[in-house]
Amino acid sequence: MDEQPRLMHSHGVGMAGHPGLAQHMQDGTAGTDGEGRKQDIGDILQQIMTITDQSLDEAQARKHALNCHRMKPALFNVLCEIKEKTVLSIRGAQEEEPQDPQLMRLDNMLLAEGVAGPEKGGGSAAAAAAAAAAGGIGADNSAEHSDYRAKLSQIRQIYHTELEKYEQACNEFTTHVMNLLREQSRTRPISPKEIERMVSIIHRKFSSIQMQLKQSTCEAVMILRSRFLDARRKRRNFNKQATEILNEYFYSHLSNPYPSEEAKEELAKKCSITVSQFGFCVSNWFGNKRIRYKKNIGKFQEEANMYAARTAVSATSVSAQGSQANSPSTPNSAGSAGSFNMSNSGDLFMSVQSLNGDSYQGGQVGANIQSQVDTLRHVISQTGGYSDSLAASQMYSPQGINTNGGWQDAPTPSSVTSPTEGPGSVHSDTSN
DNA sequence: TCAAATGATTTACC
DNA sequence: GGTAAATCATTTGA
Repeated sequence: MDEQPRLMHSHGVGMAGHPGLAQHMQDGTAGTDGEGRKQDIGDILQQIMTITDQSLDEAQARKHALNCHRMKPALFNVLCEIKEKTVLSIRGAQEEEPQDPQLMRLDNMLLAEGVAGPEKGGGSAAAAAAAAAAGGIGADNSAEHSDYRAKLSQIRQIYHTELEKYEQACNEFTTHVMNLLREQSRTRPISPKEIERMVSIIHRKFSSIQMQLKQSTCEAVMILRSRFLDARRKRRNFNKQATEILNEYFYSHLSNPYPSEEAKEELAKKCSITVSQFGFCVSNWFGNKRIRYKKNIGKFQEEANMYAARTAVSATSVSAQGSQANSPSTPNSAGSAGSFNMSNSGDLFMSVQSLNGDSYQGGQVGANIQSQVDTLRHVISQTGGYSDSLAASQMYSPQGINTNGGWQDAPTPSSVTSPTEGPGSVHSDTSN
């Protein structure tokens, strides 16, 4: 059996028509008459046509017989010539296809998410980006972060395993097909172009499978990402301590409850609000607080009194501890919650006012309140505060809220203790 | 289960 | 860009 595959690298086509066959017929080994030649060719063709009807052993034997047949080289040359013409006609269809834009998008996304390409810390960059985009509250941020990373890493691993499997299967199949073609090249002419084309068809088929894999991976990443982002967006209440800290600041700055960026940062730190957008949460909180306070001052009165009392107690203790410091302008806010610079005279006024008022009956404040009041009155008068009002026997008042509902430029703070007050009452003006 | 509380978002305004 | 106001959506507590 001829072991050399007869690929179409060269074939002795010299005559028009069927030169190989003609040559073969001229070499004297063929039949001496036309009838005999026709019979030979008819036999060969018949054998080829019926080859599939035979058993494997029969076919192998027949194949061997055909390969050894004296007419075979001539017939092969004829096939080569026909093939040459056919290949010319399909050549145009083999142009390189431009890369699918969808595939490019998928590839880019997988690269950006850290799923494809070199390992980038298990997608920590993507997780960080997601976290930064969403903001968040609390110390469990890092836990969720690592959870995201772990899941992304899992996706990456599955993706690469599957990709490897597909590539392996593709290579195996390509090898198999090439072996088949090589085998077939013994009985029919097969050009390198044809093999190349077959390989590219196989690759295209497999790449479409790969695209499905990439698509699924992208979907998985998107779902993971959206879940992660949703989780970050999910409302989570501030813990009690954080709320207290924020409330303390709010009520101690009631005349101007607009924390500066630095104050927001400080508050966020104290509230253990981490991540880059901490200020955002604080801003939300103050925004909500302001509007809700203003809408329903009465409801917040008790709360305000409580925080005012705390502030005053703190201020008192500070003063008592260091009266030599004589600095009521920098009292601490209550207890262990931390201290803010509450130098706003109006705020202190509010605090003391509540202590000095009717409603606050706690009695836990030291006996030196009056001296505090005197000291503060001095400070307040220096800063253009409400020294006149200080003498009044009131609960804290929502000072700062002007008659237009605004906080600043409130010239005459009014009491909120009496809902039956006149039209000038802040209560009636600011509650909806 | 439901109402209240509350954090987040949206829209309009300055 | 910051804020008020309205609204949404979720959590909390009875």
